[in-house]
Amino acid sequence: MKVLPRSFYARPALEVAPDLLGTILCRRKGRAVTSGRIVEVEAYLGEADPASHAYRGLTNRNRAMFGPPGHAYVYFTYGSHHCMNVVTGSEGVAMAVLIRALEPVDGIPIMKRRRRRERVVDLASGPGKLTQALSIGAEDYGSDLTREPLWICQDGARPEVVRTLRIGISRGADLPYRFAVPGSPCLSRRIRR
DNA sequence: GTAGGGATACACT
DNA sequence: GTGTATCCCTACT
Repeated sequence: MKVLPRSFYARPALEVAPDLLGTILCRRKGRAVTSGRIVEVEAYLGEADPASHAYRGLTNRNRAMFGPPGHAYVYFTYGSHHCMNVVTGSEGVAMAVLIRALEPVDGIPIMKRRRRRERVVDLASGPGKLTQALSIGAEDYGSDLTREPLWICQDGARPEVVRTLRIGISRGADLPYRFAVPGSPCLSRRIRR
């Protein structure tokens, strides 16, 4: 298992997004380690992308997206959920990839407790669910993803990848910037083609 | 299908 | 400062 280096993230979001599929998002909280294989992501292209939080330029909320690549952009939405993005590109350019779903790998009993759900497919099959399962929140805003306590590594798996439309947004929803592993049971939605 | 929840951004005073 | 429309969603019916 190799931790993804900063150079992995220092590329356009549309290149990083498909390459993140099959990698493993890892989280340490005290002695508790939880992790999951990334099976669904979406690319957001920054100030040129009407669906991006960076569309209207730099604000206090989206500041992390304008920072160096390989850090987490975490935000709170709909009154109860955190979502986690990976900052890509270069400093000053607000590109990011939203992590939308994981297949649980380590610490499954811990995730079941945090989620209050028994079925493994209910633990991290959505952007708000996976942050709850891995206990990711505001304290992880801007966190460096090349080291603990929140990091992404790679074990050589190269899953099949399909590209589809983005989900859950009104503006820019017709852009095919969602990438998913078609065979996974842990996707947030079925793949439409 | 729809209720729920709270932060954010921006238009106004 | 207040008002309010919106939001990269989930859990339940």
